[in-house]
Amino acid sequence: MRSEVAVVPLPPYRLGLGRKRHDQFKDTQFQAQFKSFEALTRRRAIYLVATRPATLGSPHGATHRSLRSSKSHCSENDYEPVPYSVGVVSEEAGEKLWVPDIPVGQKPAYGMMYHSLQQAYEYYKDYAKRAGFEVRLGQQYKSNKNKHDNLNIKYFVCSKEGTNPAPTKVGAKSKQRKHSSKRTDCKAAFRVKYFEGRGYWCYEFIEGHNHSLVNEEDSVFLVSSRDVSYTQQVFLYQASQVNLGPVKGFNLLRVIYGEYDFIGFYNHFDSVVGCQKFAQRKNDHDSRYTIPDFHTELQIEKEASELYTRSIFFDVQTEIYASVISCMSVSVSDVDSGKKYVIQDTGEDEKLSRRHRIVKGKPLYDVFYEVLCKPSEEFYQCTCKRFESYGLLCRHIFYVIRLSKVKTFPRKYVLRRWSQDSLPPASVIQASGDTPDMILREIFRSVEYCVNRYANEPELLQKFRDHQVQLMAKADADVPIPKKTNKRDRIASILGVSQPEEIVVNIPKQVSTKGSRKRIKSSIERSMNPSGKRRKNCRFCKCSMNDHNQAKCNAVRAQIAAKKASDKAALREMKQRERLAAKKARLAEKNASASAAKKARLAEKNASALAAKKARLDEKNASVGENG
DNA sequence: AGAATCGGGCATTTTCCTAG
DNA sequence: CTAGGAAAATGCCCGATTCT
Repeated sequence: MRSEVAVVPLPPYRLGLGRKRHDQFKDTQFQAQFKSFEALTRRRAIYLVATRPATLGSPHGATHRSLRSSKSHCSENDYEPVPYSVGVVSEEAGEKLWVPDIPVGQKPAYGMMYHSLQQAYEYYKDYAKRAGFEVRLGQQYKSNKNKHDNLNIKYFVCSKEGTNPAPTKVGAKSKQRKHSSKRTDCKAAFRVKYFEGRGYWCYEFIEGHNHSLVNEEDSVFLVSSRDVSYTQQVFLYQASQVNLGPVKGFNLLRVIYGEYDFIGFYNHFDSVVGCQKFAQRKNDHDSRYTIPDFHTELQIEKEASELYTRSIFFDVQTEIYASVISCMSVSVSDVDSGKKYVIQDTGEDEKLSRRHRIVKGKPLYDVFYEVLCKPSEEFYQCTCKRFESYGLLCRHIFYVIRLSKVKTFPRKYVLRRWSQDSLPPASVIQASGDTPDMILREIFRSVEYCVNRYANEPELLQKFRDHQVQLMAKADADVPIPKKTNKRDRIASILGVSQPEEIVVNIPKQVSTKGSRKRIKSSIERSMNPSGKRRKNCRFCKCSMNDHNQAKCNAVRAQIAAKKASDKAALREMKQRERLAAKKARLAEKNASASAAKKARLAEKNASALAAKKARLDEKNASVGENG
């Protein structure tokens, strides 16, 4: 039996923690641990939404929550689009105001007292979460008279407070934002004043927002909903200890917790949003809650932003922008009840000119398109057939629409599949009664909930542990000898199936292994890049054709081959030189030995000649002596 | 071989706070 | 109340590594 509950001090997740909360972890003891953990989760950190199981109740506005969420539990057939503008909309002085639909008593009010700034902040945040917006800190004022270093006034504002104007053109290159600002200059605020000795009181509460609020069901997409509960942190941290990265750890959590609906998660990285439903909901949320940056002043662009889902809008926006800068009318002629324009695409639009650099073997700017238009019938047709193949209008048609002085977006050409109000209903996984599986999950969740609650209260945590130990003893008493299930039955119950009487094994379908085959793409397809992503250039040759990487770069290969050849040549040359040198040496040696021998012979000869001469001389002298 | 994941680098936006 | 700045957060790109 365990006798101790270890409370592991955890480093916080980097994301979702503001500067303030980081400060809480300044303890040097954590530093090293924190750093490694932070590095681990830095890029791919996961946002999990701590959900409170309905059975356990939520501390605030439980009825409100359950009323709302009951809406979602309808079958797919009788799906009704959830009205998005949560709250009461009032129009004053030509300005729309969204006022959260929260009953009195559950929202801030003039004169409310709070012990501390933190409490006031938490209260407002909680209200904001129910109301469907986000909060951040606002201005603050400190009085010199204040002895206790307390702030005199603190504002808490809607996260859409203020403005963040798009950067103006810098030099020749216009700096275009990739992401639009979320600020709408919302005036909603909650302001508190210091009250000597008692805390802070609310002296102003501006309830109305100048933007729509987020529906309860989409509140998971709010930053304030991003949180990783204590036990989840422990889990992810321990997973990291055994070399299980955050993504895998998260996937594991997902499995343990059941479905997305139970765990509720939100992630910034598309790659991890594997669940189609969530990807769609996120797109839907973005479409409704944020306003994109417009590239033109055209009414048609604004309308498009309201008609299309966000990701599709960006595509349409590109075309509208291109219609302004890269299309030219070459000729117009009357046809039947309409007009026929010949449009030249100059390919000014850089992105697309790179993408469609060559169309049917011709450079883009050489391509002319014919647009048939009957504005009265809202009829447009272009020979580029973009609408027919993609379901989205082309730049040439947008150009003609502008020429025809049509201001509204032709609704006829907004296909239902791209439009905002055609997003599919969220398929809700219904709890299927009290199956053992559900009961187990419920138990795990309730225990986890308690642990999260008590995480920072060691005494209460200990009490909870003791209580659990008692329950264990009770379980022992209740069931002294647990029934043994046979392995087969256990597996069957886990899998939720029973073993069939007769086993029929079908011949499995032949499925090719992942990545074992590669479809050969045509040259046109290769140059198209349908994903829209900017392709990587080869690092080596910087080739903009983007059809290869450094590993497959012909230039690299050529360089390597050239180097090999030159190396080989150098080697050959060196060997040749060596051979020559050796030959020379041999020759020199031979010569030397020959000359030495010759010299020796000569010397010998000389010596013998000399000796002979001397002998002859001696002989002569001797004979002269004898004779004289 | 291709998919999935990781992680450094960088640009940009948001948050929080202060000076004037 | 506004403007502006520092720091934190966010998100994309892209090459490298690991997994399947």
